[in-house]
Amino acid sequence: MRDISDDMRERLRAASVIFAERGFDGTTIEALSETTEVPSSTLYYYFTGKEEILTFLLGDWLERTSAGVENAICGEGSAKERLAAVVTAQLDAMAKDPATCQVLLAELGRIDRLPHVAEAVRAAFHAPVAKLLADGIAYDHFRVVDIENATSMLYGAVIITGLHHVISSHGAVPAFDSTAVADSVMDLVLTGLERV
Amino acid sequence: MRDISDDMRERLRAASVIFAERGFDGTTIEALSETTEVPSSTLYYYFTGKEEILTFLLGDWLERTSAGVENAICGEGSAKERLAAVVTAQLDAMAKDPATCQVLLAELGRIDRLPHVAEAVRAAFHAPVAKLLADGIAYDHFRVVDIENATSMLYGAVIITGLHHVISSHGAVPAFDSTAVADSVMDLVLTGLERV
DNA sequence: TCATACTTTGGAATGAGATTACAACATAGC
DNA sequence: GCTATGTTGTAATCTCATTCCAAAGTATGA
Repeated sequence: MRDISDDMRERLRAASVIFAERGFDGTTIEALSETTEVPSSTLYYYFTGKEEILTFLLGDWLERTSAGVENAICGEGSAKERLAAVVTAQLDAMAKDPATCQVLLAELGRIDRLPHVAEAVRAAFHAPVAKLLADGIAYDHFRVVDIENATSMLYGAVIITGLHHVISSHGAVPAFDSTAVADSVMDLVLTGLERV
Repeated sequence: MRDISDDMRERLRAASVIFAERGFDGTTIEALSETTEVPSSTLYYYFTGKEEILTFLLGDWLERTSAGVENAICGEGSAKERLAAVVTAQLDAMAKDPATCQVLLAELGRIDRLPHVAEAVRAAFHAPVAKLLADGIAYDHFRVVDIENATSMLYGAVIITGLHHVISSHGAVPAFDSTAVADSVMDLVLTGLERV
C-alpha cells in the first residue's frame, strides 16, 4: 500500500458506507470507484486490491479509536473511573463512525485473517479492558473474577450494544449518545442485575 | 430449497467446518463438494447457491439452539434461574457445534441480509433474554435496568465469550465446558464487578 | 527550460469461480 | 415396462477482481 494523501483519505471514507450497506463481497471495485470518485485504476495504483482498501479503512478507524482509548486509560482516577472512560471512548468511536464500525463487526471472520487489523482490535478493545480489570482487582476495587471471561464479556457487551445502536440509527452521525450508552453499560457491569 | 434427506443433512455438516476455516467467499462450491462428497451439480439441484447452503446450515443449528433455549425458558424456577438456564443452553449449543457458530459470528453482516436467519437469531438469542429480564424486573428479582441495552449487553457477552472459547479450542468438540462458562458469565451479570 | 521520476487514468486482456443449461443415467412406485 | 423424480458429469455463460499497458499530467531539481 502506498502513502495515502489526505485528500485521498478523505474521499475513501465514503467507501465504508458502501461496504457497510452491501457487505465486502457485495461491494464491487466499480462501486467503490464511483462512490469515492477515484477511478478504479487509481485504486489499484494505491492498493493491492479490495481487501487492502478494507484494511486501510479499518486500520485508520482503529488507530483513532486506540488514541482515544489510550488517553482514557492513562488518565487520573480509579480503575473503575478509567474503565468507564475507556468504554466511553470505545462507544464514542463507534458513534462517530458508524459505517466503519459496522463493517468491522460484519466482517469479523475476515478480520481474523488480517493480522494487522486483528492486532489493532486487540489493542483498542481487548487489552485496555483486560488491564483495567487486573488493576481494579489488584487494588481491591473490583471483586475477584475470571479476567479472561470478564474481558470477553465486557468486550462483547460494548461492541454488540454499540452495533445495536448503530443499526437502529440508520446512518445518523453520531449514531447515538455515547455517554448515555456507556453509563448504561457501566451500571450493569459494575452493579449487576441482582437486587441487593 | 428442496427437502433435504437425513443422509444429505449429515454430509452437509462438514460444510460448516470449511466455511469456518475459509470464510464464506474464501469457500468455493468445489471445496464444499469435495468435503461433503456431494457433487456440485447435486448441490445446485438442492440449493439455489452457496448462500442458501449457508442459510440451511445456520437455520439448522439455530433451530436446535432454539429448542434448547425454549426448554430452559419454560422450566421451573425464578427469572434468575431460568436466565442462567438460557445462557447455559446458548453456550452449550455453541460448544457442541463450534464451526457453525463461528461461521454465524464471522458472517454477522451477511446474516443481517438473510431475514430468515436474522429472525432465528433473534428467537434463539435476543428474545429469551429480553423476556427474562422483563420478568425478573417485574417480579422484583432484578434491579430496574434499561432492558434494551441490557439485552444487547448480555447477548454480546454470551456470544463473544462463547466465540472466544470456540476459537481457543481449535476445533475440539465440545469446544468448552458450557456450564463452567455460563457460571462465570452469570456471576458477573448478576453481581457485577464492584465490591460491596 | 529540460529531463526524470512519479502520479493518474482509460481500456483491453486474463482468469477464477458462481451459476445455468442440458443430457444421460438411476431408481422407486405404479 | 412406464413415468416422475433424483443424481451427476460436462460445457457454456457471466460477473467480477486483478493485471497489463500506454498515454498523459506534474513536480522537481539540475
